[in-house]
Amino acid sequence: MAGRRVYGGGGDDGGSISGVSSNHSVLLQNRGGSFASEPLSALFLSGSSSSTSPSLLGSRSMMSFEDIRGGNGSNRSFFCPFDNEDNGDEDLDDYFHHPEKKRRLSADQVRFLEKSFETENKLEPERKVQLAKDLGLQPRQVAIWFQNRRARWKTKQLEKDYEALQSSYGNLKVDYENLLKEKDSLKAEILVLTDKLILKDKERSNSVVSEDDKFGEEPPQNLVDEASKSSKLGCKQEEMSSVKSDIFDSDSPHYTDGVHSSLLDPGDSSYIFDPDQSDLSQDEEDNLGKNLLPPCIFPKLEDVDYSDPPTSSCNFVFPIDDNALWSWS
DNA sequence: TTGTGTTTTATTGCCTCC
DNA sequence: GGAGGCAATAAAACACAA
Repeated sequence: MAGRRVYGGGGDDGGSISGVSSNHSVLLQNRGGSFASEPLSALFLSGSSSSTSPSLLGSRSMMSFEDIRGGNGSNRSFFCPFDNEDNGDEDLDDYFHHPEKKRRLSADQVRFLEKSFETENKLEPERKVQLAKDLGLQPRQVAIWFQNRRARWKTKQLEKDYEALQSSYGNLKVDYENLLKEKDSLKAEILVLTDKLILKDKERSNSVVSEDDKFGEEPPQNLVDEASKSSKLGCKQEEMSSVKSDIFDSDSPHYTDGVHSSLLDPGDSSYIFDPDQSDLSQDEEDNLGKNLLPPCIFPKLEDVDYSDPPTSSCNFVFPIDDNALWSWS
């Protein structure tokens, strides 16, 4: 019986609503007006005949009176359509002249249902029956209304979510573009500073050599240290002239032709630029490599406070393990 | 008045839960 | 296996411009 629904049979749906293809449904109402479902018949018959419930069917409930009239053209069947409240001869006349009409719920009924939906958008059986009683509808109609209402709510919610996502995407895009600009300006600044540093280092190396020649004796230990540090910068003189940015020791395992070898080999345990922590795309990382800049000069994006526009971009330290040789302040 | 797009009511089939 | 929820869909009702 999967996929087939028998409305009302022993349940609380309150009778049949058979569609065009009514072979799937079981009509509960006999043409003579008796009901196949005992509890339902009790409910609806009492409702239509007593004063406790205004009506079992709202004046605007969908109904067919083909059945009521004993017609045979339609399988749609409903309970008595005549509403005690506001159905007079006018409505009766209306029904007889507009067979098979699908009736919309009245504004009041909808308001009532909306309120009920606001408090709880799911419908327990008792509540359904009570609402149906109050509104003069079939429980099945109440259930359908709630179902459709949930669907509408879901659609609206999806629209809202979509708009929220769209606006947050827009914000992120603006942020991203700003960061790109900032990155470019930082790169330019780094190039300038690197040039200066190389020049300075060159001068210092020359002065150490001339001092050495002048005295012809062992230099003081501090000068040796300085020279040693300088050489760590990769300042092979011949290379310095050709690759101005290649300031790192080409013998160092970390650098190959000015490119951080660890960048090329992420498997290397010394890979200091963890791809998982990188907010830069592979292209950007490649560009960094091509620019011969130590990749870790850029802070992780999440470490940057963007609420304050940076006044100086030079607060970063090259993470060179050899005695923290360089630092800007 | 009529054509057309939108909304509302209702059905059907499938799925999940108990 | 029955009950109920949901997605997809049909169709009536409604709104509105031409």
